[in-house]
Amino acid sequence: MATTERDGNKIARHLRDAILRLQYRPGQNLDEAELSEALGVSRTPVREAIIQLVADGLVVRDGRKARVSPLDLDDVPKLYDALLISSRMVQRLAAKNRTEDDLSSIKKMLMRFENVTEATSGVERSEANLEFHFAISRAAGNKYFQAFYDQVLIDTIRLARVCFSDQLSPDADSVSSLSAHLEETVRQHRLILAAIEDADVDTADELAVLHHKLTTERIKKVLFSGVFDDKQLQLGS
Amino acid sequence: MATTERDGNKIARHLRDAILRLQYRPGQNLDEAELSEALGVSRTPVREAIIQLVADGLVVRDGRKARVSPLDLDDVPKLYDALLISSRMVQRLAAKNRTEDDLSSIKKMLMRFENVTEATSGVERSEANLEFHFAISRAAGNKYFQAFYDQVLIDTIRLARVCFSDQLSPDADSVSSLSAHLEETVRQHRLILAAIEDADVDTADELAVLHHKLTTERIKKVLFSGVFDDKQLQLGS
DNA sequence: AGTATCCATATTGTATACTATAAAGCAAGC
DNA sequence: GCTTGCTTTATAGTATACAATATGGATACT
Repeated sequence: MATTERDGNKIARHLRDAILRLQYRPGQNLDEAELSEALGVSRTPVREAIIQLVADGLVVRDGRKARVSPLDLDDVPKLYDALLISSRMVQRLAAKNRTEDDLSSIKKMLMRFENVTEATSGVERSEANLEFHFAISRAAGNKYFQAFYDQVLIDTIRLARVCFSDQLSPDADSVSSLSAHLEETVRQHRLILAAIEDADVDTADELAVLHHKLTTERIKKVLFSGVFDDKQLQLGS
Repeated sequence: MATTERDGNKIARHLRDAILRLQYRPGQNLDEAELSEALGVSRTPVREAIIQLVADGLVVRDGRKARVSPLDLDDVPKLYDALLISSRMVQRLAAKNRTEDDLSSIKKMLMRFENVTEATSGVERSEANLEFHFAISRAAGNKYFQAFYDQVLIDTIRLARVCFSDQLSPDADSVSSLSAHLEETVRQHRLILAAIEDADVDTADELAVLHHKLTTERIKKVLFSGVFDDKQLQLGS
């Protein structure tokens, strides 16, 4: 899948961003006429954008209708299985194949993430985080693994955003938990970059496992805390 | 990526098949007006099909133009890296997760491949082979791994067809080589099915490695025999 | 009263006309 | 004579009109 290619299609990009930012919620119906009016274009480009997003897995066809892909809770373990494997593979490959250009791109994204860490919103943070891992994905230099990993990353981010979307007015407890989490994330990112820079394949692999663990444990806290039990509708029908 | 989903889109299916069968050759320009005339529909559905195929990786955008994806010889080792990993993962998962329905589907495809082995053409053989592996892919029960593997399988088949497309009037030597290859393929398919049926994860994994070896060695013979040196244009520019 | 069928309506799928843009060819100047 | 810029033309992108189909509601019949 040509996921995450920076496609020239303006309106597909807009829709993709809106979906990833949960401005269109999982399960929501996408009405072509409505969208075309909202975006000030005709139905044709909207239709074409929807087709792309279906291929990207962000939109799903339900008969003739198109809906934002629901996040199925049953798929969560499968997603994290895929994340573990794909991130290990990609980070191994990146450590082996990265060029100087790749390294500077990864560094740039790492710094962007660190800069955005303290102040800004969760959406911006996860976007910066996504770009960091995308950069590593590109550095792997294998389009098959890249497509695999990119798809997994996108769904990981979507899931995370749904899970943490109720943290708009967080309590003191989750604030300190978040800050500890971010600190550890930054630390791991630096180690990952170092391993890739040093072409240390095995360390890059092991760090992927650690990063996976960090991610899953944070999600587990939310998904099994019961906080979310009455919110399953937000996941899409 | 929603690769290989049996989409309702008739004309996307037609184009996909035509590309996989090399009726449209790698690198070939896809003219919307021309295609719409040839298929007896307007440009709109043709455009929409092309967008899908771009997402599937079978068509590539070259500025505004659309071309059948070229098969880059530099990517061949990457493809086989991806094949090794994805087939191992999928066969492990299939052995673990397969349902009775999955098993009967795999069996059906295995038999179809065996029936088609002796008599028919290379295209039909590779199509049946593809369906066998797709059935295993579905049995894995994880859409991320499935999409990964399916994409790899499709490109593997495309490459194989390009490589063996000059075997229309094969000499006695390649006929006997082919028949030995098919025999071994059938033998391995049976073992793979058995391992999946027995839920023998590790054996399913090991068999993937063997099957990968069989595949790559056969391709190597062609790619490094020199037969192909003057045919690189067929791979697309 | 409940169900089934038919009609009305909303929404997607397709065709065609029009617009924007990129590539190619020709002409003019250096 | 080669290069550069303008004009022409071909082709992709967009809008709109039209067709097909699915869905929901109302009415009639059981």
